[in-house]
Amino acid sequence: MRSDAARSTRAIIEAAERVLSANPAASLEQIAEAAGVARTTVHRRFAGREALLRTMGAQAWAQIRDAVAEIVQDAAPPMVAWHRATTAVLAVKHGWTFALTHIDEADAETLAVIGEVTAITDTFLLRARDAGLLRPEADLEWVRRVYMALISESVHGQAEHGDADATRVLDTLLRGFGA
Amino acid sequence: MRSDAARSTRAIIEAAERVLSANPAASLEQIAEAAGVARTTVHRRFAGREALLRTMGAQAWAQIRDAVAEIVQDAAPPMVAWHRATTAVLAVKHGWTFALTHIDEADAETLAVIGEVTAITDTFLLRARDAGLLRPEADLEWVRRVYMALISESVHGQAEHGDADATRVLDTLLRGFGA
DNA sequence: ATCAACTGAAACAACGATGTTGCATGTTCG
DNA sequence: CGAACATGCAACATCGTTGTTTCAGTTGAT
Repeated sequence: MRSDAARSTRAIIEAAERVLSANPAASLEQIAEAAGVARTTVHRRFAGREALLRTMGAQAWAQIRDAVAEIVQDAAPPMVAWHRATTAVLAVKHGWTFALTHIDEADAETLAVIGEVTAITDTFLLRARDAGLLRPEADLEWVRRVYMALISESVHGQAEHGDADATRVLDTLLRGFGA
Repeated sequence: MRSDAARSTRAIIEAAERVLSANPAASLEQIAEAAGVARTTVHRRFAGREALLRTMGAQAWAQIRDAVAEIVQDAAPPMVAWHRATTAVLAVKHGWTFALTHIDEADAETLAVIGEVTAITDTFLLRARDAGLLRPEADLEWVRRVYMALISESVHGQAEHGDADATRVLDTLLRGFGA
């Protein structure tokens, strides 16, 4: 692919994320306009709406996987590594609100990536439990679901996000709000 | 409205919830078929797709409000009342997955009901904090958002739901998973 | 029983989104 | 430079959804 074509592709994907996160039913026309290209160009770069969405989902999940994968390499104490990974994931999720929530049909490759993310997370949760961070009797699948839900909720309608968000998420997850 | 018309209206709304929760982009045709009526009947009972969605949202939120309102009257200790209300909300949410999540445009009336729900919840959270159930420094808006996110997550893909779900939600909210 | 209300069915118009083609004009890259 | 590639633009065909109308037949209320 030539460099200008690559530029168009990137512009379209970024515009799609912007437009669709505001209005999930937006047309390719609106996306093209936001990207500063003609609608025909969108059809040249992507076979159709579905193909565009699948590509977006693939890219977004790949970034989530990269963010999560750091935690495996991280030699720091679990709590420190967890905080770092959470911050990274929050950043990705903030930039891919639509792609990570409103896309259901994913290709096999993306499903594999999602599986990777789940696996890495579950492995880490086991490690965290062994390290005494989590109560031994905690249902790790439920922990993972709550963790992801907290991350989603944390990103909602938030213009800015910083280190404090990861702290809040983990504090909520581990301590709750009880006295 | 005659009784048969009322029956049609109910059948359409119930079918819409069923069909749209499986496929948010489903057509009125599909909804009509699932409801066992002709598409024209859908148009007779509702001005259009938007009107149908607004009606669904209004009904669903009204039920949520009723479920939450109990907590105000409930003379039992806060924790008991909270558990009861959570169970009721989970039941409603379970039956209105689509209406309570995928509808953004609500009429003024529904917005008022949503406001009621938020107000009642916030009032109760204050009461819970005063009763020593929540840490004094807890950010109550964040508590409310997490509470609602936990309820949503709890309902996800769950065919059955019982008393244990409310217990799990409140346990997670108050204690978290930390050791 | 009677009348108004409701329904299903079929046909139709209108609309927007999608997808395709052809062609002239730019742009990239060897 | 020049060939291959990429783009914008306009035009067109197609498709599914929505919305409306008409009418004959059914159902509900008093």
